[in-house]
Amino acid sequence: MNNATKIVQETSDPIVYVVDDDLGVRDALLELFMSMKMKAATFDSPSDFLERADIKRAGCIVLDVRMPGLNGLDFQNHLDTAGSKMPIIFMTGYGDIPMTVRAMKAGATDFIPKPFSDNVMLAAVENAIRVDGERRKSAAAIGAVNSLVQTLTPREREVMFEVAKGLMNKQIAFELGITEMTVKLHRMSVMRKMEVRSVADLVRKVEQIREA
Amino acid sequence: MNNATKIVQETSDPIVYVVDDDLGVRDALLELFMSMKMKAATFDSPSDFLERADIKRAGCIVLDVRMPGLNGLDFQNHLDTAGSKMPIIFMTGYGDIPMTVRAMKAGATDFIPKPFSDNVMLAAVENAIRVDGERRKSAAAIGAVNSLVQTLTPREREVMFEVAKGLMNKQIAFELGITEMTVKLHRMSVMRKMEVRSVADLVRKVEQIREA
DNA sequence: AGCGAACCCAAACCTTTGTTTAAGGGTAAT
DNA sequence: ATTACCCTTAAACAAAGGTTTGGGTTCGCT
Repeated sequence: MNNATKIVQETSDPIVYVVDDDLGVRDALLELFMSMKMKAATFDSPSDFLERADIKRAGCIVLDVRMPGLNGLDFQNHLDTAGSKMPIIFMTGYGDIPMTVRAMKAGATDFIPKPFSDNVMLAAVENAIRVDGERRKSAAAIGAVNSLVQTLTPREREVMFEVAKGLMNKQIAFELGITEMTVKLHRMSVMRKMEVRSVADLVRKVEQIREA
Repeated sequence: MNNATKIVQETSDPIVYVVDDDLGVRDALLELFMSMKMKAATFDSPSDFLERADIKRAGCIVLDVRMPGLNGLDFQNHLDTAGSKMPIIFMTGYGDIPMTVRAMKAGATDFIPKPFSDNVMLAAVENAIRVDGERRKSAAAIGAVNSLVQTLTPREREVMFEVAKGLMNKQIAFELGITEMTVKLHRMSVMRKMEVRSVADLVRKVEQIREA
């Protein structure tokens, strides 16, 4: 393996972002993840995290709910708005059940009371990274379809959706006020650009982006 | 509205099943739900519930986690095995965060510490009933498709899946070792019995049952 | 002004699908 | 044994889809 490849691999390995205002916690977790050969980075506040972290990267966030400025739920919303879907594991020293329920409903993958054992944290992180991987996989599939759709002209897009509805060429022609011949040509372009050979496959790709 | 219709409506209204070994809690919740014009029934143990309750009915379950015999998670599994998908709201007098996380991960819609206010419980129940309604709606759609599939002969089913894959008649004929003519006839039956007029609609119905 | 892109149409041809009608063989239940 | 259902095929036609070739307009950008 050459060096360039190695760097790419390193930067695309999942990373664990630790956000806690307690230096002791940060160091302990950093050491724990490093000892497991996992990449990790620490931040002393949510704002520090939002400034410095690459929130699009594969991995997860381990975060104390009680933080100066932003609370956990606000932080989740903030991340979501910023376009990140990184799974979040909350830690808490004083948390109660209602807070736990809110966090879990909002999509947290775990909620861990302090103090915790290494194994509990590691299991939570492994699970979160697995979840992230699955999300990324389906997001990538949708992204691939979307990039194909981007290559279509507006008219081709219209024809595609009509075809996916199950309409016949002559019906599409009527809907769009053009001739059946023109529909056929657009349709051919659609099949080629969308990289499908059957209407069935086209329908599946269209459904994939419509449900997203 | 005649009487028969009214009865049907009454028995299909959502019901709240309360399971708690504390008579005081049962009575208080029963009164609360009754006062809101909601249907409710109480049980003093999980086994009592499993014997007497109609677990296929629309509604939800409000359940104390600490019960003789079955704990909350076992109860969830038991219900699932018995074919029920009723949303569960847990109540607890002594619960901790890990228990809350386990329950939420297992699909509980809420986890409420005792004591609680009426409003908290009512909000949780309303949410659970809404969730149940949505689940039932999509389950009904899948069930409708499945009942159509039941009317297909084995051969027709095979042809349907091959068509949904996007194969041409002659390819299907080769796969099944029959002539193209026969495929066409099966295909016609499929379209008629599945109540669709286009391959696009057929693909959508097939996808609906394949993802379930 | 020229260029490219998107959009439009037509003739001709071929392939695929849809439909009708008629009919034979197998199997399982009454 | 009769009935019913499923699976199979053929001939022949109608309808829809796919492809190629060639040509046209408009619009925006350089």
